[in-house]
Amino acid sequence: MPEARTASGAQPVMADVAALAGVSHQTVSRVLNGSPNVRAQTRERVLAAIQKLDYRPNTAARALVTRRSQTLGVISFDTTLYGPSQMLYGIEQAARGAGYFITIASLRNHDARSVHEAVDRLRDQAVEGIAVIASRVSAMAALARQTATVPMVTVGPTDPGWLPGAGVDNEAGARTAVRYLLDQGHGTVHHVAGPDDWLEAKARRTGWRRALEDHERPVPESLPGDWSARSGYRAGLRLVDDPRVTAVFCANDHMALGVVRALHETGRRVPEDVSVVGFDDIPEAAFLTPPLTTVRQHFGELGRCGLELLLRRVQFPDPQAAGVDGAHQVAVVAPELIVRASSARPGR
Amino acid sequence: MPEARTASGAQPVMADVAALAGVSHQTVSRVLNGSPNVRAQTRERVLAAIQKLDYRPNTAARALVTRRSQTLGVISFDTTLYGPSQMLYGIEQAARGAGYFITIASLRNHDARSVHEAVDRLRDQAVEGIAVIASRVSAMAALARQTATVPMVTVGPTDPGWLPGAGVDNEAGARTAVRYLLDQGHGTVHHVAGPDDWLEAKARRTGWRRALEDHERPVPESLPGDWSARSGYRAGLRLVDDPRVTAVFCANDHMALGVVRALHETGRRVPEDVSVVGFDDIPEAAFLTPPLTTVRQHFGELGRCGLELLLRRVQFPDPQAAGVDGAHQVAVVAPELIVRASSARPGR
DNA sequence: GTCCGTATTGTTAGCGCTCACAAAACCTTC
DNA sequence: GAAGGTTTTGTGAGCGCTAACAATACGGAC
Repeated sequence: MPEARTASGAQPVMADVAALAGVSHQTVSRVLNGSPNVRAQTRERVLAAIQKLDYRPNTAARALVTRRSQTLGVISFDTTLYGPSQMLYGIEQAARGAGYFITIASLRNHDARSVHEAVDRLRDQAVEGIAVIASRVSAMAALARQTATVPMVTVGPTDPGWLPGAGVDNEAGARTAVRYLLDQGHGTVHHVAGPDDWLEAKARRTGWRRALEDHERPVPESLPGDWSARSGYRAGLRLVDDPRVTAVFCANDHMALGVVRALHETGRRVPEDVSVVGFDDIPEAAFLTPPLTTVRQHFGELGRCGLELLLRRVQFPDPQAAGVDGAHQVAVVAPELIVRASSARPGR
Repeated sequence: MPEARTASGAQPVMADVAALAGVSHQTVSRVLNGSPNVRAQTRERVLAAIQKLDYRPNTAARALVTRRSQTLGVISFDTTLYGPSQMLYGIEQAARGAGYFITIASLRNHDARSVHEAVDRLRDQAVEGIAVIASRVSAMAALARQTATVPMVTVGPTDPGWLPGAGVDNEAGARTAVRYLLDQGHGTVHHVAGPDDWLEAKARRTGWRRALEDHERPVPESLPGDWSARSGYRAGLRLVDDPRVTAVFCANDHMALGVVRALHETGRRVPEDVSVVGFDDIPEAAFLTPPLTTVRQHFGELGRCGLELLLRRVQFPDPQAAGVDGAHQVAVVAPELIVRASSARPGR
């Protein structure tokens, strides 16, 4: 039964352990830090004392002298969305595995001031590195401009060279989805886009447009959305006005689901009349009515990759003139098309 | 333009600011901590020096001497689910508002060892309080047993007296949903339950059973689920075997959606043949096919409440013999039934 | 036995901050 | 103008730890 406190009644400190083990505090420190030059027998005694007192090193004291906090920061704009929350989880797991703590800073707004505030907050906390999730263009730009006193990576989109990071090739994913629809025989594909200032939204829209252009198909105007099912629903109601619409590619699954709802309400059948494809492959996608064809992303994996990259930069800062080329933007993951019942050959 | 570094090339410290302002380091400290006994003019000089040097106090040093880390911990079992991720967000926002940092510890497993490990991790980080999200019975029991060296609250379910916390009255929500279905004329209501060891799942199942008993209706066996759409789907496939099933109350929306899918696939119409009700009101619920009747929870609000409660306990520890009665379990929020098209009078 | 090189342990000095107290500055008031 | 109070400011110590160095102990070669 550990005693948890010294005679003095306070949390035990290193000196208490040292006294109990009959060594100097420095030897205790050596044991704690895995120094090789400690006699096995001494180590045992120290460990026993540590256990007996239920001693735990004071992280603040250690951080003060080593100047390392063992903490990483995560900046996120909407942990509430499926993707970001998944990535956060992946990051957290990976960080823990590496012995780091995670501090989060969610932003409500994404203007430069909020972004800087968040970075400052994290710097105050003395984080050793920062991972940025789910990036808005405006915020990313602000971050990239920041005099980087601390290593940063992005997790999620492959960004346009501002910061290193682990990302999915959203453009390729979108292309694949659109090409698939065209291969099914659709004349063209309509698009419900994500918010303009999200990198992911931009990339997916670009992929959609490029795929149409490559196949020399007309490029209809894309409809705006905000990732929510509600916005998808609204977009869907606008799409039904045009009887020539036979295929819709949505920038995420939630909007796709809204589009399906709108089509259904107005008597258009999915997929007989209109094919709908989403993006993300949320766990529900397979169980919607109809099951949703979509582009799968491995968010958790992404979080893990991003964190690994960050750790590498934290542990070996400045491999060479950081920020430029080379291993700059690793881990570009290719997403995968999952075909389900919401898409089919047109014109039945 | 701040200089960010002293002549010595390192991060500026308090002494640098003091020197520049022509005061002692202690006066700088006073300014930083808002001590009233500083002449306005002196304060100005100090603030100017702080700004000029872009000085930021070292949290580790401060934490070392004050023994306060300005950090709160969050233990969560599945930040990946809708509810928990919402609550996490609410907690983070509230914490930031109060000037606290948040460190998260997600658990993959919920056995006592993992739980203790997480608490230890957070204690190592010197958190001043811990909020526990989305509670599994087993884990909660382990937590309650823990010699509480640090204030803890639960966020989510109203727990059976182990820990204080902010929670939704899940049982009442379930009752309301079931009573509503019975009022619609259904003879009884079937139930797809959440995992047995979640408090929320237990409470919702209890509410369901009680409501049936109150109305002297037969209580069918509940079907097991794990919160996922997939598990709902499987449960749905089992339900269709019984032609007498006309109403299903699911412990969350994702499972409800799976049930709907299964019913649809096997030719049963919702709501004409079977009514389905969920729980949570995820943002997609209104846009599913058919739109889902459900019980709305305000997760974000809940997180905020929980954190406030935690802060109160952190700031005024031990109001009186903590852990017992009184203001023990505040903030029991009543959820709200949202009626949509997935439920209707039976037997058409 | 003496000497040297190596393994092991101890000693000292901070890390940057706040706390407790001492000193100085500033008012009053008589 | 001196005594007594109230600000306002400065000084010294120390939070618990690690880094650098000093001091032992130990083993074998001569």
